[in-house]
Amino acid sequence: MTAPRPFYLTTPIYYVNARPHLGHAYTTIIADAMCRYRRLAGDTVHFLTGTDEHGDKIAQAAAEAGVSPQAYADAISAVFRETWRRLGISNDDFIRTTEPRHERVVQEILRTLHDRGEIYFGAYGGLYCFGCERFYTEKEAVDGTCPQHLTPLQFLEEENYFFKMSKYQDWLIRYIEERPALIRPERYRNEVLGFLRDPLQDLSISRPKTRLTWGIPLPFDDRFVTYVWFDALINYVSALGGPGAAAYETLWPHARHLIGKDILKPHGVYWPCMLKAAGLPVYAGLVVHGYWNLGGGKMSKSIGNVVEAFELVDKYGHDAFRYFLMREMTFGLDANFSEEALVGRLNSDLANDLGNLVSRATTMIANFADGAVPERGDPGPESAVVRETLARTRRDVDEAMREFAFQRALVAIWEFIAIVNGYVDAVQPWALARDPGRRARLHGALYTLAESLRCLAVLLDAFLPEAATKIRRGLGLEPQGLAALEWGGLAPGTKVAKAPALFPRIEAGKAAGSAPARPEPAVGEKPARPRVPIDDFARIELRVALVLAAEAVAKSKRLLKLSVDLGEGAPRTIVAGIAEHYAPAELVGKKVVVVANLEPARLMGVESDGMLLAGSTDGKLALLSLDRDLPPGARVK
RNA sequence: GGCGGUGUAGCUCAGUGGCAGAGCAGGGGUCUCAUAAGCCCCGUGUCGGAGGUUCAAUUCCUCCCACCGCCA
Repeated sequence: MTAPRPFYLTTPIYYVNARPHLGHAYTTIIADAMCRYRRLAGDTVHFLTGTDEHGDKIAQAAAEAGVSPQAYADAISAVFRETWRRLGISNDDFIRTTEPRHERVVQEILRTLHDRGEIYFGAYGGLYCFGCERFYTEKEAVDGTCPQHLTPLQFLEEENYFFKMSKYQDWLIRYIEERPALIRPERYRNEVLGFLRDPLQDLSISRPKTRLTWGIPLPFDDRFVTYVWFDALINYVSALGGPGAAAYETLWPHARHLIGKDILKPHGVYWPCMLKAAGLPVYAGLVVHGYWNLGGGKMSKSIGNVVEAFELVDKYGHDAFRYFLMREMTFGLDANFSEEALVGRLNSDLANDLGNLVSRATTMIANFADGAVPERGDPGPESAVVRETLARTRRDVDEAMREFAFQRALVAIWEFIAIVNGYVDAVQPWALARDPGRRARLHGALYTLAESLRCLAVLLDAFLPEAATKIRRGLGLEPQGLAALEWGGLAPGTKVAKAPALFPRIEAGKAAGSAPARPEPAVGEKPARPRVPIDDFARIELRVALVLAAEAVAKSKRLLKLSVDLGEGAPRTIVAGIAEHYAPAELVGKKVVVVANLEPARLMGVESDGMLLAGSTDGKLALLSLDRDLPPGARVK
């Protein structure tokens, strides 16, 4: 047992000029998974995200919307906060750059740098575009016009404050070279070192208020406001209360920043220089991820499909979305996002492998062990590989998570799932159940399955929190940490609830937002009655039901209210329009066929949970029944 | 233009100086506990192209092509 280690993880603060999209969601979700994992490991975790709210673009957008910049920032920031709440993100703090606690620390650090002589006042001249509100170099300018607006650029000379970043170039190169793990994955470390092969320029850190008012005033010259990075980057420190604060002292030495590769330079170059100049320690780690490509094109805020991609969260569920993002991207590299790929992962990994395992395991415990975890019994020689794989998976997941390799962690967990599925087939509990002489073997098999589910719930908790919770609840357990991944922790006798489908399969045709085009019948051709794929039929759950009681529904000529047994423990109420054909008394004791997964409906004030199947032709009606006996609940297909 | 990355089975991608891999899709078989799910079996692909180093290169080097990124 090691003492709890502090773990401080940040996402970038998101600029409030756009609503949350896939890129924001990805960074935040993997940060969440990492923080949940570290908490399960017993670390003291602090997870920070927030919003970046100053700058021209915000002021402009607010003006267009006819509101104050603060009101505008309040609104969009609230959308981010609400989005993360909805996604179940477990952040401990949410910082906004317009908060006094942030502005105070920014000004403190600026004053420190100014006092130390790290900041000077200088003039900068160049070609300026008023549309972009930025300077262009001569090479960027196309015949003296702005490449964006195609309007003439004007020569503008402006006085500003500059941070003496150039003097830290050699120090930073050495600092990074001496710390191979500081910036990861390695490709991004190399890229930063690449930036540093060219001479580093000093950094402009202010804008005159004549041009930009929506920012934090410089503490030593209130004609200016702080510009971009000096405002934004400091959030990582200001959220801890700044140098000297208790949270800062304990957490800052363990800070890790998770970012997308688009903001590598500010985080890999500016920020360490700023910290060094201010006399503060550099962060412990910079962890960089790649982009999601959508439909071949690069994802960007200006393309609508990033929003659409994000909306699949609601369509397929939080866990499926999280799983896809973490499983599909090799950390650090770019990856492709498509609904088709998401559905593929959902069906094959989540529904077939995981969901089905939970389903078959809980069903067998319900059917063969009266719904309780049996004695440990004799798990058989086949169980050795299950226990061995669990130990290996635990190690592999831990190793992968140290490197933010979410994909590898999930692959390892799914290896365990596959082994447990294989165990079921190897020991065949249904066969053991038929042989009273092999009860110890049956109990051992079912115990092994229940215990595997318990361990899966622990392993999955950081990645698929909702599914893990469902599995855990099915076993009546409280959350457990990684330390609980020791075989045999589940107590015999624990009640096991038969779990509803964790991840229902998404059937073809239903998946895409655009339904597959149905061939139009040729002119003159009689339109054929559409054929139904077998998958569609499989979605309809038909079951044998035993009618326990029947009575007429008051004030209705046609309706009967039936109480039927579907083998579910509690009887169901089904209302059927058969009163003109059957007397209540003749139905009781009959076995009929019902649609068991129909959406409930209210008929004449009575809630009906299912539908009776009957055939009819003008005036005649006949209920479907069985020509041999089957127990209530038996599936009909 | 400079720097860097990528190019491996139908698809998505791992990987290594020594007979080329996984998942998915596809084909076949099998079980029936389960979400038409599980399990088993089936992969000769010029490892982008051309040269070179080496006993041996998909893996190292050079050049070229394609795509992508960063910088300018």
